[in-house]
Amino acid sequence: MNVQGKPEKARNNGPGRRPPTMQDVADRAGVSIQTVSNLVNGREHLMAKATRERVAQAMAVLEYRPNMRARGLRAARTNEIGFLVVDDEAKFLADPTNGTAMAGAGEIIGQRGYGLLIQSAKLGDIDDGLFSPLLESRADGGILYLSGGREDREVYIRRIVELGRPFVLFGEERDDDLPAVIADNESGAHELATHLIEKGHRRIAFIAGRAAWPMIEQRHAGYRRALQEAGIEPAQELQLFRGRWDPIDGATMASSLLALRDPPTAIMAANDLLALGIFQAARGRGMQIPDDLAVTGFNDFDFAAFLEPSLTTVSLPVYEMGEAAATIVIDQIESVDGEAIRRFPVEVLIRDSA
Amino acid sequence: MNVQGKPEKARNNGPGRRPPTMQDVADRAGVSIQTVSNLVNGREHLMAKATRERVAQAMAVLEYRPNMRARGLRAARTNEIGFLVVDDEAKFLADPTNGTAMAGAGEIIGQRGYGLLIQSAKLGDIDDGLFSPLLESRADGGILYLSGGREDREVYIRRIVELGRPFVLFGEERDDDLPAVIADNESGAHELATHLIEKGHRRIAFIAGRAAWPMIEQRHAGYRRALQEAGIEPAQELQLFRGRWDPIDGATMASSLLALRDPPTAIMAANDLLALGIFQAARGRGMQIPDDLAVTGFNDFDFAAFLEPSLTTVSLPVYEMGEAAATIVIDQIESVDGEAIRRFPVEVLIRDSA
DNA sequence: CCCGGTTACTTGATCGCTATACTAACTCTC
DNA sequence: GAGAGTTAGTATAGCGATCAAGTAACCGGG
Repeated sequence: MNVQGKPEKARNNGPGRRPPTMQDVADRAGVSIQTVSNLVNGREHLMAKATRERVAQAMAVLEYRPNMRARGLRAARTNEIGFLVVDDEAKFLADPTNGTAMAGAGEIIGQRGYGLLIQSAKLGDIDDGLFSPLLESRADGGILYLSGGREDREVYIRRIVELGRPFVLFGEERDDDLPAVIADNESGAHELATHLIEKGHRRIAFIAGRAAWPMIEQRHAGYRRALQEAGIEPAQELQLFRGRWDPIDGATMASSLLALRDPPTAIMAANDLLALGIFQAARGRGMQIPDDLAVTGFNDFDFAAFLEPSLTTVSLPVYEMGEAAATIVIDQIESVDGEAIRRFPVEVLIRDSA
Repeated sequence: MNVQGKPEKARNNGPGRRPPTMQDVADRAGVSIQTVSNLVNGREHLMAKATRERVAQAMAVLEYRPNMRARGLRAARTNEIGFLVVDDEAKFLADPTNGTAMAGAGEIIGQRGYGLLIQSAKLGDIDDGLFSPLLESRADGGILYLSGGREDREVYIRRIVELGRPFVLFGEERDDDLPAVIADNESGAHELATHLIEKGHRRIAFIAGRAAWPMIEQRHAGYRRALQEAGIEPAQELQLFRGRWDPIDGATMASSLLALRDPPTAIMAANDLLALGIFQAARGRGMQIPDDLAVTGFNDFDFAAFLEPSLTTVSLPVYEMGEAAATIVIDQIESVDGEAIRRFPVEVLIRDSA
């Protein structure tokens, strides 16, 4: 079927009448355009009750909807919040954790009368594409989520600071008080590692994808701290950062760990997908989890509780974090007082795999 | 920390200089604003080479970025595509399948110079909130994805048709040639069921969440067709639609199926999450998959290949479908010829669970 | 050497809305 | 009953771009 074909085209282009403007409403109600504007913007106290009703009636009849482009141009705001995502391979949305964060942000953004504008870029593309919502006056503020890790992360952060517009960093805290929403990954990992140590494990491995960004580094740090506190020197060969966070990478890393002369008795994965791969590798070697090998994940994906054995992992309040991020940006935009850094606790879920 | 605090405020509000306008560029280059506009919009053949360079230079120095609000107002387009999502509980983005579709759409949208605007609504909220990107001139067109099922789906579809703006339906095909992107769920389910029948199964169950939308109904239809073709009358008690698509719902439905006097030897789940629950229920009863019970899923989530046993399921090209949806809408907006209905094949992945 | 055509621009109106300033009538107070 | 304050509006000027319609210079042909 051809979009250009007349029948389809006609249907999609509709009745062809242009949408009503404020002027149309004003004419119909017999008032000036400004009076309509006042009503639309909630300044109803500026007009008599009868006028208000007449205008409201006219708006209803004409099905008037304000043109946000025009409003934005004049009022220098768009009522749009940009969610700016950088990531190694544009897989961001395929991760339910990230999707949930975005859903939380979207909820608040919607409630407060804004729209959610998504802009993504691949890590390394340091043109200004990522910031176009801010640069091109399409959004009033932005939530910046840099997942994936490389040196150039700093470039992005410097850039958004320079832009001089309201923003909040998602998932990472800086030493310089930039608005941020973070979860206490460090103590989650610390608690997890401590749990393993209490179970008697001494050879505890930590695996993650090749690129580790701050959120992941914190998990790693929590792991190291727990071991050190227990007087265990975290062995270099037990800390692996390889691959792209696929389960298959988890399997590969687990295999090489288990092939060591002195293999670990527990493996902490920096996320649940990697843990899934560890399960597979362990099964392949006929090992029982948790008896032969303890495994922990991170993030508490849907499947975690349903694996056999169920996966011990850490749950992050991502939805709430998304909400908080949106709240911070909008508060800034509207000059409302509020916390600019929100730190969330995490929940360690001890299940059967460790 | 207080956002209103002077230092933070100052940082976030930046240097305070307003962004350069076309007029600024024009002044600096010693040309008229229209000449700048011509260059910005790729009509470089309208000016002398020297002028072009002077203007380009001025744009670079000032770091000029067009104000999309202003362009949108005058040119009656925003270069923004709305992704409108309706769903039972705003969980849409938490589903990696949906996230992947959106990522695919986002990729094309970005490539073609547009932005991606997400608007979601809960099924049943039939105000115009969902369509606000279109109604308020914030987007030039929309991708409409109605997941979750209820009678009022029709209302949404009628509404978007009425709006008379370019749109495409995601995941469902209508008898009336509306632009759409769909996957061949019916034949995927048919192939899956046929596979089970060939393996000797006769008592084959089908389970899904309470609300079944067209995509799910197609899976159900494929199941029924396969059974009928094999001369098996699909028993009513083997077709369950309960709960909210959580693994726990899958476990519950599987338990009640397995408690039947004549229990099924195979269960087809309408998605992988439900299948995960079936695995759990089967384990709870000491049953071996696939020997005591064959299980199939749908969607091929990340975890499917890594379960024990690995899950037989159907993979949909969701990323490509997202790309196709974006392509269709943008083609319509730009009056480019192209297919308005794109149908994608699915891939049945026979693994170990069935 | 004048005409039409091209090239290289400029000018002015306008998109739909909001901000600012203004008017006119009415009410209250001393 | 004059000045101040309140109420209920209107009038005008843009926001930053695009569109349609100019203009001015040059250029080749008869």
